[in-house]
Amino acid sequence: MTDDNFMDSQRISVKPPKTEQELLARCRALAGKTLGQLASELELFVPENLARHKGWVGSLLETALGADAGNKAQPDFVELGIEMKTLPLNAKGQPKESTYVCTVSMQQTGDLVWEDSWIRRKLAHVLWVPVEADNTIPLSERYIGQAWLWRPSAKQDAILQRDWEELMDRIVLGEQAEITAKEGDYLQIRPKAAHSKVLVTGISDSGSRQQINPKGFYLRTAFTKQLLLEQG
DNA sequence: CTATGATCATGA
DNA sequence: TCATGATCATAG
Repeated sequence: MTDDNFMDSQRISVKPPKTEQELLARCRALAGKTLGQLASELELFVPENLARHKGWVGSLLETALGADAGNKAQPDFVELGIEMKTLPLNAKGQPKESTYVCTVSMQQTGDLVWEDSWIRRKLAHVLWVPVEADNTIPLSERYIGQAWLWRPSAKQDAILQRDWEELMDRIVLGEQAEITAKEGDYLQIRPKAAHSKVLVTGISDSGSRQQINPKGFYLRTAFTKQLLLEQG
């Protein structure tokens, strides 16, 4: 027994669901359980807090539901083409944090179109799993809510596309280093790295290579709040 | 180093 | 109070 197996998913493995119905049935079974109960069933330890285990809740739920993509660049449920996201809720029952979607690609992106973009493929079909995230509740006592499947409406897709195209235009122009999180209605671009000293090669405004901080696409809480409301 | 999973911590 | 910018862990 070690003390570093918080995310060891080898102990108990859940097979990938074969259908959406099977996936949703598993979600219904999880709703109303606490993170501690679920971890116990999977024989996993619950960390004291998430400060040094930020992805723990997401990994726990992926294990419980049988996500099979691992850390590969594919949707969590490869066969079903479904991406799973936890939705951390504050004491008011509203989304507490923005949702990370994917890394902003660093190289030539001028010939990419929204329809073929990785971010759109990820957002095409999402399983949202609400989980209590009020820090006054001990991690193991936080409840898992009822998950639901979401596909962007035509309106939502249009706004996501507009945000993405505006942001990508600036990246193509070599302005990625200057993009801040203030831009975009639903989508924003923020740092995404181990720390601010990490650098990757990007394109400067003069078209040459330059070292910049890696960034990622995030969905604003204002947007996921809407999704939660329309879900009911 | 890049992908996955996110939350932390501070300034406005 | 809350969003932005910074940061943490793990796998391959």
